[in-house]
Amino acid sequence: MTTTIKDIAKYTGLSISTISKYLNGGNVLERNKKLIEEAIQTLDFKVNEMARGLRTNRTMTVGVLIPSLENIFFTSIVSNIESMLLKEGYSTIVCDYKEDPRLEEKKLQFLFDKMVDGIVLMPVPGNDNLVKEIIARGTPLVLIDRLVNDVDCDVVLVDNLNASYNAVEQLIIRGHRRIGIIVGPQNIYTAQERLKGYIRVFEDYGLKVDPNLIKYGDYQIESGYHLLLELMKIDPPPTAVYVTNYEMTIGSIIAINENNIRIPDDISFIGFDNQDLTRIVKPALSIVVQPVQQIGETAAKILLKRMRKDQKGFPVVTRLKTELLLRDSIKKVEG
Amino acid sequence: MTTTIKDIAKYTGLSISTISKYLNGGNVLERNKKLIEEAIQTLDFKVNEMARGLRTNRTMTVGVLIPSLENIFFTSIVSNIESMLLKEGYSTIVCDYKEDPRLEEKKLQFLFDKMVDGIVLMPVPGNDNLVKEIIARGTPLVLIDRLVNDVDCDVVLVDNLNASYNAVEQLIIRGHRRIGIIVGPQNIYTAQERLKGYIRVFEDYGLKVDPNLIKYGDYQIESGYHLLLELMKIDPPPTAVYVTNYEMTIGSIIAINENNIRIPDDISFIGFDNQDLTRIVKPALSIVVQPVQQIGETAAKILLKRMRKDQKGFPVVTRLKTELLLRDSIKKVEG
DNA sequence: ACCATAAAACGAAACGTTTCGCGAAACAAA
DNA sequence: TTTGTTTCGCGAAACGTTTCGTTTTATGGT
Repeated sequence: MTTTIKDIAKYTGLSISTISKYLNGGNVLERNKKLIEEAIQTLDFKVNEMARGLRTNRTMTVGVLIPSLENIFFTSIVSNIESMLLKEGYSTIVCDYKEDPRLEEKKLQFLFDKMVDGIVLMPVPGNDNLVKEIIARGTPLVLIDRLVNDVDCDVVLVDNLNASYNAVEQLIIRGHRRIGIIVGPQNIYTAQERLKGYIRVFEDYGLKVDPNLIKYGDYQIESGYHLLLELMKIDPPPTAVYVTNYEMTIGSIIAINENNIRIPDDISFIGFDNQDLTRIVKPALSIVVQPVQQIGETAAKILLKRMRKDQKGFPVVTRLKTELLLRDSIKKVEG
Repeated sequence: MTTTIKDIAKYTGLSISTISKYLNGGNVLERNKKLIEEAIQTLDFKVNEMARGLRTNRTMTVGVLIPSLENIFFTSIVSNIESMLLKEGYSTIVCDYKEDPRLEEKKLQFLFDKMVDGIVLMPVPGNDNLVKEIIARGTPLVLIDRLVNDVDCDVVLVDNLNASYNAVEQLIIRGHRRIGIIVGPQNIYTAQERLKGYIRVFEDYGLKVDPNLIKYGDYQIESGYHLLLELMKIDPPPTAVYVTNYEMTIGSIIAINENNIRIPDDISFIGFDNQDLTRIVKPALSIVVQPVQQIGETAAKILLKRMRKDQKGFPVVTRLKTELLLRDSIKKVEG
């Protein structure tokens, strides 16, 4: 049926243990090495990962647990993680918990039962004990995008605070004072950080934040649409608006266009996440771009390292920089 | 360390094989059953899937191979598949091949090496031999969304032809004759079908198709944006337009709003895929909605069946209906 | 040619299950 | 009771690797 290490042994005349040694990078005579390689080729041998795993207690499998598979930010990170891990022979089990803490727990248990060698997790707020449990079990874990308090754990973050700070600062520099922000739910770490950056830059410039200009959405298209209109109804309306994720940016753009609000004459605009929007929307939209590729790659790399039992620098907190693309959606206003 | 079937045997005083029999649903005395269950509870026993797999040649693992993880249509299908499979104890290994046939091949090989028990595939056009290879190996396979010629295989499709037919028919019924279509790449099965439906309804109504009104895009936001503008530049412009996927619909909407084109006065509009747009865009957008949940569930169900060695009805071709949401983006025109 | 030492190959046990054939026990019918 | 039949439990082998301690082979210095 399928060819095993035994068949290779027979073919080469060597013993099973020698073949195994070869497979695991041990010392084997050059001559035998060639022989084994030939055998592997002609017999089309593939290591049986289950047999190997049974002995070594490794599954060559990594679990990735994200809030939703319907959010491009998350899935493009997953895509990058998957590519990196595959290169090292790991397969990626993707689970989404649909933003539901109970599902998160259930799926995490599932990953444990499957004895994954490592886990990448974007935790839901509040479920901190879950994270502690993973760590207690000794399963290598990398957190992504969201921080958990009081826990030592490798984590890959985006510098959301400075992302906001820099974006809003550009507006302030250009004379804007009434700057609206459409921000995510305040129990979500990234949303908190993005709001903090907004507030801090006002403080640093000695300006007062008008709480009416802070709108809390749910990271969906629809809330972007409605909150933008709410902002514009305020009297006087803000002269600029900063929208803090992709879906809400799309929603805001639709609202703006539909209502013949002009960018940047009626309002200056900075959006989030999707670089394409810069090219598509007229005038070209200014955008905060997150380094999705780097996030995925960094997370994969550190997880691979930990799975190799390399604990150097633990816990490593990586905070990646965003990029601010300034285009034509911002105008100067007179102080 | 971890508790094994051996520990359960010791705890209960029964033999290993009896425990195994219990685990696999064999006949065990009620009294012993209770005893075993208690032991499993208190010792927190979990079957070692690798040891089991080594014996049974099953990995309890399914591979899902999709063109891209950055397309919501695909990922929401994956989400549903994953949920269904998890209920039966299967884990889902997700791979995306970034629309690249060579990557598709590589990742498929990877899935083979991992000895997945089944595969769900959205094949790239042209790589038909890949599909044949999977079938030759005897690995249960379900195709999704795209058909492959000359191959017997279970497949879950969307009735794209009638989706288009019905949508465009509504436009014709309301008096439209010059109807633009923004369609996907013509080497992609779904795009072909969507175009066919458009053409057929014209034929059925004895109308002539104007090839200038057919615009071929690449399913990305940007092409929706540009192609819509191209259509509007035609003299005379179409009175209605039908856009055939989510990203291009978004692009078109942005183009329309930016250029102060009015829906439905200047142009009637039918979009695709994302139900939310109905609620967000003003006036409410008419949309063709694909049954993503059903697609995922159907695919998972039939795959589970095949993995149970149940070959009933093979090959099953499921063609799911789309839903047409008619809203305010269509107006009547005088014949 | 000889010994010491290093390098390479070997054999057997172990990982945690399932499965198969057989024996024991339980039960029903005679 | 005896016999026949069904139900349940048991022991041992097997799945394809890795690993460890040991034996064999190669190497090099004298």
